[in-house]
Amino acid sequence: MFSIDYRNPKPIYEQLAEQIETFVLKGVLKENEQLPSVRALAIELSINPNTIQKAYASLEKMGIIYSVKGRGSFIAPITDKILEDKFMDIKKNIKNLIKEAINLGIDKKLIIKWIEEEE
Amino acid sequence: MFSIDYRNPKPIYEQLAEQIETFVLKGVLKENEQLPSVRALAIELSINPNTIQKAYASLEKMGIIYSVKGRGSFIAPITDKILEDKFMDIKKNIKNLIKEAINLGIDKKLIIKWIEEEE
DNA sequence: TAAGTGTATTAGAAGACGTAGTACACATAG
DNA sequence: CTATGTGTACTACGTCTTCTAATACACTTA
Repeated sequence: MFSIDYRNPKPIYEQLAEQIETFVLKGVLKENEQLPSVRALAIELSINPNTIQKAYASLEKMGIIYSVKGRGSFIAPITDKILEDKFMDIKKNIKNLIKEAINLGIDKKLIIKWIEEEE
Repeated sequence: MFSIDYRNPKPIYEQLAEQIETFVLKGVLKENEQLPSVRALAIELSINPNTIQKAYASLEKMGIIYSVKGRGSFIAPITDKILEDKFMDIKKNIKNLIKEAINLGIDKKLIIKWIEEEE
């Protein structure tokens, strides 16, 4: 289900959190579905339980999952706030890159072509 | 000329290198123009000379500047390779973000609108 | 009661970042 | 030639982040 790329300079806990977030936003992981336990996932991925815990903690802070002592960690319902936050984040990043591209003299038409190529 | 933002989590040497790169690509700094010496810029920005050296070294590796022992560091001519590298880099980043946006269900038309808003 | 959960804490290794100091090779102005 | 100003290299240190390791505790459930 999850995978870690050790050549990726991103911290392991961030890679994991991003994967889970993506699965949730795509609907692969559904509301109230149970995640692997900290210890089980640590064994499966051959990494330290604390690293899993760190990923889960950051997801919980973002409202993507919720954890219950003694029971486990579960997918939280996707709220409008989560979607809105994500939307604004992507918008900001795209706009910054477009600014940079325009500074470099790249034609807007070309950027639009890149968009139309996708999917 | 150059400025460092200590609230920015990016390393100082990266901030400096990016600023110089931007100035070169924009034509603010021109071919063969001399950069401040490692020591002078260190004093001006109140940071360690080694940090300036690290920024200059990375720029030299990218072909943005060239350094001559005993003389100083200078802006290199902008080669097609530099522009091509930069172009491919931005293209890759934009395409990745667009993929993410589409995954999130953002309409392509909206992204195109963001482009047309710029400048 | 036992096993499986999340959570907290402390400790350490490793690497990145930045500072500090020193040294050396080279170019140029005097 | 000398002095000064260059780039460059090196070691050492402190701090921070990441990750591992080990342990402990509270809670839930079979």
